[in-house]
Amino acid sequence: MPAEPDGLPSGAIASETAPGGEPGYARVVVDSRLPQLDRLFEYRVPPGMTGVEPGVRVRVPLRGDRMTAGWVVETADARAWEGEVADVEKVVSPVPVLQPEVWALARAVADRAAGGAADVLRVAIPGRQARVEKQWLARERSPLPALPALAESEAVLPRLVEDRRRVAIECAGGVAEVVDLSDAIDSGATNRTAWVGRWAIALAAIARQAVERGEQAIMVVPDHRDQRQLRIALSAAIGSERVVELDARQKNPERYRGFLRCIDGDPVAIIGPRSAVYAPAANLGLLAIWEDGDPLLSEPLAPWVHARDAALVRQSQSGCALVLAGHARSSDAERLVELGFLEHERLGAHRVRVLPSALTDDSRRVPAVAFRAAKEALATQPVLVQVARPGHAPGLRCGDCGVRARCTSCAGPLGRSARGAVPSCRLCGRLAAAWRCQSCHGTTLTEVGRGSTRIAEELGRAFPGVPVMVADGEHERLTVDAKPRLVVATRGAEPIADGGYGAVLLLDGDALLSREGLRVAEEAVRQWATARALAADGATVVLTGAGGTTVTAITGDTTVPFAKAELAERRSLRFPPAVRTASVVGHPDAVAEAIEVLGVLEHLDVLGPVPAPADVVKGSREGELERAIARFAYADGARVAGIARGRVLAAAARPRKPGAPPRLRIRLDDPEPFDGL
DNA sequence: AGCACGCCGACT
DNA sequence: GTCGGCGTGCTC
Repeated sequence: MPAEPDGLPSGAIASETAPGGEPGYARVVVDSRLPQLDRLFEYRVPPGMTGVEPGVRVRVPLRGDRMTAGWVVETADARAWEGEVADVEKVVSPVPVLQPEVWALARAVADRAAGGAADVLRVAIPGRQARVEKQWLARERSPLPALPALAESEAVLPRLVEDRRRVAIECAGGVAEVVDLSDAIDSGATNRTAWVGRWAIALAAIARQAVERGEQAIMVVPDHRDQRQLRIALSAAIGSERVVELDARQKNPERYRGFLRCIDGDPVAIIGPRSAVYAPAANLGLLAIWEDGDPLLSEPLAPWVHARDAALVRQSQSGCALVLAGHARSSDAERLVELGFLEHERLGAHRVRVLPSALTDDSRRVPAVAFRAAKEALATQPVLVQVARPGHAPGLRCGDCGVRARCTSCAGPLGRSARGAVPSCRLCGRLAAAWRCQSCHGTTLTEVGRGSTRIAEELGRAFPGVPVMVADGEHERLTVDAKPRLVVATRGAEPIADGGYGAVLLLDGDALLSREGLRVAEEAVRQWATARALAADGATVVLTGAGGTTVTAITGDTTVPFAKAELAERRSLRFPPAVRTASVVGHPDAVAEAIEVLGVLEHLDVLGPVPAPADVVKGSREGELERAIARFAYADGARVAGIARGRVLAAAARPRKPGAPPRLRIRLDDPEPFDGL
């Protein structure tokens, strides 16, 4: 058996209460951000109070009569705490929203990330909706209808769930038509069809393996666009009654309704964004992460855990099957493959041809080969044009002296959102109506670069009579029909075309690769692979402005060698994911102390400390704080997290001015410091 | 966090 | 004598 990716501590919920009768004491995790309060507190269950059970929400006094929200983790007849014990004030709701598995997961994830369990629970458990809860408590459990007939295309990765396999899947692209039953209940419509990525159909077939065994499947997707495709594919594969959505975009009641359905324990597929990895599934057969390389899977709240890491912890606790899938292999997944922890799998085959094309000169924005491919395809099919930036002109310069035009209030770059529009700041959005150059006082502006709308205009002129559509953050489009048209989309905003695109033009490869950052090349390959996957079988994909290993990653039929090369390079440089990192930010004294204590570990090195950028910790002044980065081996993860937690705890006890930033903040595996490398 | 407890310098 | 400074400790 291969080694675990790293050491993972565990926790457990228990009930020491004799069956029948009310427990005497409850041990509660309180909903607090303070590291000092990240442990269980014992309370007495006052005589006459009922419903104090593991998992329920309670209100408890903490420090005098101030009330705090919390969750009961365990109950007991005998007290374990020697000191004074206060009474549980009330049971907020009878629903056991904190399932034992989720408590163990939150505890282990928090320990691994050197954070608080309550911070994880805040992500894991949605806010209570009293009305929804009432409906749920009064529900009638009706048996689920029989599974739909098995489609022949579903014969993929046999016994994945049954054998509890752990696999990294590289999915080839392409789209396919499925019967869309996903909202038939709402619309009453029947026999509608929708086009979804073949990846969604493959994942749905895998989820079916779990459901057939009477188990639950959790499938985490980066955004609602992927979630929609997966919902449609799952509805066809297992029936819409077995699809539970946990979408942060949903209204709160909807979200809570989905959450409660998980608790029922029915064999369903649970789909949702990064927080869905914590869904209260008690009989989990499968945990899948789609596009595990997508930065959206990184939780932007303390303790900043990536859904992939939470999934690894959860898999080790539950022993379920594990899938990390994507159109491109992430360097993180590749590390786990090379470690022997994940099997390598590949689904489908590319049915497109990819042509690299150098940028010959900037005035000919669309290279001849791309132009030809588009023209040919537009006879019968839509064509996708992927661009790097939205709007008209992403940058502006002074027409007289050439200095970059900047916002007068925040110094962000000025751009133009539409032809002839008033320049506006791309950071804060402020309009710069009467712009005047700071250095030469000139008033004319020249445009730098091309955004989606400008490229759309230019292509519209180049292909007269062809409709042009823009899809970006402002103009959201999920789908387009099969009619010939040009679809200009920013990366990540590409609509799915019925039948697939006849050609895909990946413009702006240079702009994508010119940024600095550890993951720039990997992220570019991922975004190209995502767009390539939207092409119809037999289509031509043209990649412009890229060079080196990124080109062969996308012209070949697998991205695995690219991921291997990326990982090998990171190993030689000691960069993540070859190593783990601890970003230590705070008062110079506290940072120095933390580094000193961490320094006892053998395979740990420290970069810095250097003055921290002011925006790293909000509320801090420039130069006030320092930052150091410690790099360490996965095997030392538990020890580093323990030390980090100890230092943060010690620093929290030190007095500081009200409103001042924390004296010490330690983030494990923070990607931010490496963005600029 | 936020508050009480406690031990040293200037005050009516 | 005692009022109040904020370093230290604690929250069941």
